[in-house]
Amino acid sequence: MIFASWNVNSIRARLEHVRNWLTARNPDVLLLQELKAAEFPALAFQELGYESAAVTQKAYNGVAILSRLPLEVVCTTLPGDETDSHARFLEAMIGGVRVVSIYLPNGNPVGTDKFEYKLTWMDRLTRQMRIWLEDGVPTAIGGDFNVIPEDIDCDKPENWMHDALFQPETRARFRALLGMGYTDAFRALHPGEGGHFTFWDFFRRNFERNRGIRIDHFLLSPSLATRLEACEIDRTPRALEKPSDHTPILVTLAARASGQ
DNA sequence: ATGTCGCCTCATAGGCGA
Repeated sequence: MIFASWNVNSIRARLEHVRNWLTARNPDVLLLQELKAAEFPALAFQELGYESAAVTQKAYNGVAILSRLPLEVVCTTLPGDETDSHARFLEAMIGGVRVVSIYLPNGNPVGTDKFEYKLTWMDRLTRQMRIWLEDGVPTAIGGDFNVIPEDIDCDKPENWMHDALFQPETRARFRALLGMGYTDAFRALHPGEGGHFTFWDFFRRNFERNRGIRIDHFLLSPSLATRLEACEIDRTPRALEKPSDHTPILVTLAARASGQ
């Protein structure tokens, strides 16, 4: 079973990229972020055999889940703040697995209410992820976390020292999720390996120079982590014409043992 | 400070968010 996640930076601008990639890689589930549109083109994915659900808003944010298997939406908002109207969270059940697509707030610039919103959002996510651990349902949280977990997850720590994605408060909250029992799928299979990024900004030919950051992640609950077989960052879509600034991450899980 | 995208509108340029 293959789960993937991709921040597409506008679903309208990237629709054909996503469709082509689905055909080429054929994942069972694809999480999308940064749809940047009020409408989600569900039909364009249904044609390829994917059911979908999406949480959208005009111009900003937006997350979706595409699935070959039947999908049941559980929750479209991150609990903990009824006044939060950003489209950043979607939880669904697919084949007995809780699948969550998140677009965690960027938080820049540091020292503003945007950074406070990011930290509060992470605290709310932490509470929710603790609840999910306790209910024992196999859970995969994927998406754009907007967190650079460690020094090796960026080209040069000095370049990110003042960025919200790399602040001690940000990284401590991400580490707490791992401490709680979740597994960073990519890092678990590639310990200590630097230079593997999921995002390169559009400036200064940063992709060609591999000056990027690893900020798109899959966190797996313990019961899913035991099934983790592979985790790959597919850089090919980032090299296309008119790319997103992010590229997809894929996780391969062993089939569930029968009777479990 | 700057670079580049994609979105939107008190729209064909400029602001916002990333």
